[in-house]
Amino acid sequence: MEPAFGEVNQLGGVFVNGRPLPTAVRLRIVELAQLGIRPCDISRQLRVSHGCVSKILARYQETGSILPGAIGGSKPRVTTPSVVRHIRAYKQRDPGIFAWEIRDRLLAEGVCDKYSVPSVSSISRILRNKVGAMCPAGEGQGKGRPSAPPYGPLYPYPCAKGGAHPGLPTVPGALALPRAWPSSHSVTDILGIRSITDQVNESSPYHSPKLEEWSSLGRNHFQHSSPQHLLSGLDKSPVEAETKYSQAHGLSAVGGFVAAPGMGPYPTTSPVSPYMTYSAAASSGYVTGHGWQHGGGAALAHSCDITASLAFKGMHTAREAEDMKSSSKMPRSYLPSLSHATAQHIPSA
DNA sequence: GACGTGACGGTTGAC
DNA sequence: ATGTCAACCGTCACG
Repeated sequence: MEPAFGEVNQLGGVFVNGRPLPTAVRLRIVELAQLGIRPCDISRQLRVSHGCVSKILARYQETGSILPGAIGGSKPRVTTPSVVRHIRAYKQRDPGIFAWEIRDRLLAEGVCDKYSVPSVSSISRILRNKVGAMCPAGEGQGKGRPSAPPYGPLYPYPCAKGGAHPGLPTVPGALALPRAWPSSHSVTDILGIRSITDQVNESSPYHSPKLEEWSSLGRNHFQHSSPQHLLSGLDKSPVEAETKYSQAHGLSAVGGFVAAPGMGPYPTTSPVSPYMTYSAAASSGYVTGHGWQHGGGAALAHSCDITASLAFKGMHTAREAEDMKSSSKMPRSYLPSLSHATAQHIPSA
């Protein structure tokens, strides 16, 4: 039996092994970093391991996205119908062509790029199973290859079922593209400060009582006002998963960073650090309620409370005024601007 | 003390 | 329906 409420890390934070941190926490990490707070302090404040903070910040810096990658599934198929068509065409044009020659031509003609070109063995398999089956005896098999039995349909890919990651672009070169910021939301929006847009969208088909739960933050903010098709597959997964696991485990999504009452090394009633306006609010607001949206100040004071972060920063900067002299603080340029990153990826309507 | 990195045990979803 | 595989996750320990 897996633990119903996750596990507790060394900092006293609760996490669910194998599952990503809630989107709000990830955002919080990035936001605090942008406020100039050092990763080690973020780690302590949010009770997330510094390795995780480091990883999330690095990912954000690299891709501009705070969201976790797609969990599970298989890599997108490279032998798309289009590729198979081309291979067949090459084979019909030149029955004696080798698989490696086909591979080269696929690259040369831009049908595939180096990331999406099928392996020689894959091409051979296609020749054997698909092209070979289509061609008249002797014609489909070049250079002494034995005749292949006429296997099934030409291209039985369950495309509708989604052989690749849902939404993962399969266009050539897509694998090399950085993940796109999935949402047109500002940080403020994402962080849970309801915008006019949000309120308007309450009438949207996505709105449901579920959305009132903090645990569905991800869905609320990335799907609620963003059409599903605007989410890349890589981004869809965490959004769904977050909802899933938080529901399935009965674990509020905030569980990933809330102090474990009576479990961690820190007493629930005392903050982790002197700066902690955070977990104090968390322990009262997160676990017991989901009113992050507009249920009141306390609810809003979960990880997404700008005020809290600013207060944190205020206290922090006082201390850092000293540190700054030694200039060990992460430069602001370390991270892309959140608002910039967000604006960058606003899907054109 | 801060932080990057890899091992580890876990989850997930396509096949 | 079930198992396998390969992606991902966060934590932890090490340097």
